[in-house]
Amino acid sequence: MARQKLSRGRLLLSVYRRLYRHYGDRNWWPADSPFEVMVGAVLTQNTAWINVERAIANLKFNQALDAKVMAELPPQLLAKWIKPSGYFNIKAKRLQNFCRWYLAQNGYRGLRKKPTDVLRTALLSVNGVGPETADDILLYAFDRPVFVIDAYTRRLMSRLGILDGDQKYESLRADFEVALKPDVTLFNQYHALIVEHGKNICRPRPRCGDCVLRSGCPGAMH
DNA sequence: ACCCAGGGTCATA
DNA sequence: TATGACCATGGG
Repeated sequence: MARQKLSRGRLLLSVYRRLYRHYGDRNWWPADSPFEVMVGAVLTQNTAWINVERAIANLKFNQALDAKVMAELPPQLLAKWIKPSGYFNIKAKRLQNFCRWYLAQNGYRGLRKKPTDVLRTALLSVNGVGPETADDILLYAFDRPVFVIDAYTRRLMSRLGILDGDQKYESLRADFEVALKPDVTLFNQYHALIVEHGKNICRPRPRCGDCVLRSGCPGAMH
C-alpha cells in the first residue's frame, strides 16, 4: 500500500520534535544583551562560534561592547580585538557600519517600534548585513518570527528530502514560514537545534550511525 | 596538509 | 541571474 504523503508542515514538525527530544532546550542566542546578539551575528559570518566567543570576550575586556564606543574606535584597534574571529579587517568595518546605523536609528528603543518587514529591509540596507545576519538579529535580538536559513539548514533538509537546499535564501525561508505557524519560540529553538545537530552529526561527511533522525531520513543520511 | 566554520560584497559575463 | 575571488583565524 502507498504510504500517506505528509505535508511539509508535518514533516518539519516531526523533525523538530525528534531534535528537541534528543537535544532539549538550546537556550539561544548565547548573549547577555540584544546588542551582543547583533555583534555576534556579524562576527560569526562564515566563522566557528568558539572564535567569536574569544572576540566578544576581548571586546568586553576592553569595555568596547557598546555601539558608541565601537563606532568611534580606530578601525585597526577594533580589528585587533576581534582578530580571533577571522576576516578582522572587513568585520571591523562592518561592525562600525552597523553601529553608526544603529545609533542613527536611536538604538534598540527606536528599532523595536518598527514592523518586522520594515526592520528587515532596514537591516539589509547596512553594508555587511546580509539575509542570514539580518534574520539572526530579527529572531534572536528582536523576537520576531523569522526563520533563519543557514548552511546547516540547507544540508539537513536537503538530505531529508524535505526541501531543495539549492533554492535561494528567500525562497527557502518562505517555505519554512508558510509550512509552520509563526512562533518565535519554535523558530528560536528549531534553528538552534539544527545548528547543534549540524555541528555533531549532520556534517559534510555525515555520521549516519549516530543520527537521531535515522528513522526519518532516507537516502543521503545513510 | 587539508577541510571546514552559525556569510557577504563586489566584479565580471 | 549566476558564478568566482576575496576576506583570515583556529580546530579537527
